[in-house]
Amino acid sequence: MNTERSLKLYNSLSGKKEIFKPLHEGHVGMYVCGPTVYYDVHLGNCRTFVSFDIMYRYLLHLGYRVRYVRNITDVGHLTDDGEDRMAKGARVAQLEPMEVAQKYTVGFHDMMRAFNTLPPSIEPRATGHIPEQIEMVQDIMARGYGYERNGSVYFNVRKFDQENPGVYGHLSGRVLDELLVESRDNLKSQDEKDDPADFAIWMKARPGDIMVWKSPWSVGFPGWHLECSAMSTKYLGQTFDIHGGGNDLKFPHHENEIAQNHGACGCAPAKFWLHTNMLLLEGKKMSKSEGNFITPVQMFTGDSPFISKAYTPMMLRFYMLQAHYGSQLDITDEALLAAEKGYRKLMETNKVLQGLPADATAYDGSESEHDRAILALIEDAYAGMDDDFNTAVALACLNELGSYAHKLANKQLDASAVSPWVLERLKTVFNTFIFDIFGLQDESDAAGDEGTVDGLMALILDIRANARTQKDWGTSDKIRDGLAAAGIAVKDGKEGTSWAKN
RNA sequence: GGUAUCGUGGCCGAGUGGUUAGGCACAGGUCUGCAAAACCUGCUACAGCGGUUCGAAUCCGCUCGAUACCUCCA
Repeated sequence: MNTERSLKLYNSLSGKKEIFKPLHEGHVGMYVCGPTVYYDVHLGNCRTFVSFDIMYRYLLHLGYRVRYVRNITDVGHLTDDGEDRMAKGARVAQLEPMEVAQKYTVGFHDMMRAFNTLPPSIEPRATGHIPEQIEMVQDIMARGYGYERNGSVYFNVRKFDQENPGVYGHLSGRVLDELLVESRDNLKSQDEKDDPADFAIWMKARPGDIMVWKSPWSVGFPGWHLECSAMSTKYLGQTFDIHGGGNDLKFPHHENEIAQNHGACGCAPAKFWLHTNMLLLEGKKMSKSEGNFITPVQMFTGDSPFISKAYTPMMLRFYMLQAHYGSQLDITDEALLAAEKGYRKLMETNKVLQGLPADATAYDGSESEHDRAILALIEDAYAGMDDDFNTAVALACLNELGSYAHKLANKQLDASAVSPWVLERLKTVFNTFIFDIFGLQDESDAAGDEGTVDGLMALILDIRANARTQKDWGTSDKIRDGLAAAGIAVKDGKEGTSWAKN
């Protein structure tokens, strides 16, 4: 695409925006921490994956060949009492652990499809990469950063820090010594570890653990952070371009991941670390125990005290576009209502725009002030995306561009005011942004039977037009009100009457 | 308690040294048989208190508040 533009990304490692240059010209490797499939996907998860989906789409749009890896965590996370999450879920539901994983993986995929996210290039599962994880433990031990205790293997953070100063804690802005002091009491006494900051890379199974594998040290399971290190290395190489995730994963997950990669190969994993921010509900963190919680399904059905009606996935996606991925985003019913209208308006505007005829005969070859304004707004939209994927800025530009479509359609602006090639570019850019980059879908189109409905509507509006010529307002309004009740808005314009679904 | 991030108009939310964000809501107007939609105009802001600067919503300090992480967590 346009080589004069440069993509800038906020890199959590440096705390600054940096110009993005892939390690290998034209190719981008991106790893994003995926969901743990022990429960229904969290709405916040959806925001994170929608955010990275937009990044993925924009990188593709820029012409990069992107390998997007997003894992499925189906093992390895411990609960408070030390029990494997998958195993706990299994016990509660009386299912095989893999059955639980499968159920919620399918649910997760359904949700991702509802939000119209593109599938990643590779979606590796932790349980499918046990040998790779064991190998990584071996690599870490071979380089002297792992030690075994009773069949479990721990990462020696202290030694790693001494030999690689400035690496551990860099991402999350933590100082190792302070970390140790601040560790809570119940964590200080993890007896097997040499040091409280050390973390497990292989855990020996205890009686009752179900998801276990053989390893050189014990029958057990990999540590909490190891899968991402092993799988990113396997599919993207020891060093790759972008690693992403929610910012609550910064510490300890990503910090430990970096340590493991360094420990295994002596090099840094990702050049850029991108972190998405949290979704709030009425200004507060979503918390099941506090009752401050809403699920994606509740959003879609409207079955929640927090919202007055159902909101569709695309409305939510639009809502997310209005904020930067790095900012907290607060969900309130009032804000969602506003987003719903904004979303519908954008879709309707695009239809109007795409329906504008290109009048090449009126073109005199010059560039009008409107041409320049439109082209400048298009540039601004791209500049917004180039500035750390600022969808809010790009969307604002589209909104402004959209008014040109209506002005032309309403003849408030003469067709000759915009050059045909500018109009064509506007149409293309609008479509590209809305559908390809933002990943929105026009839900009013989703009902199917478009041909039938169009035919029916044409007939109905024709009858109404006749009634109106005869000043039969009763019939005319009856049709309009009846259609309104059926969820169809009738719009009388200079060029005739059009309609749209609400 | 420690460490970060943030606090923008009625609501949501960009911006981050001087210039209109945008959406929703609201008011007036144009259009319309009346509406709706669309278009035009208007409205109004940078938590508080100090400081730096010719100039600060934007930089610095303090206060208050919010959120996150420090413990599995997008």
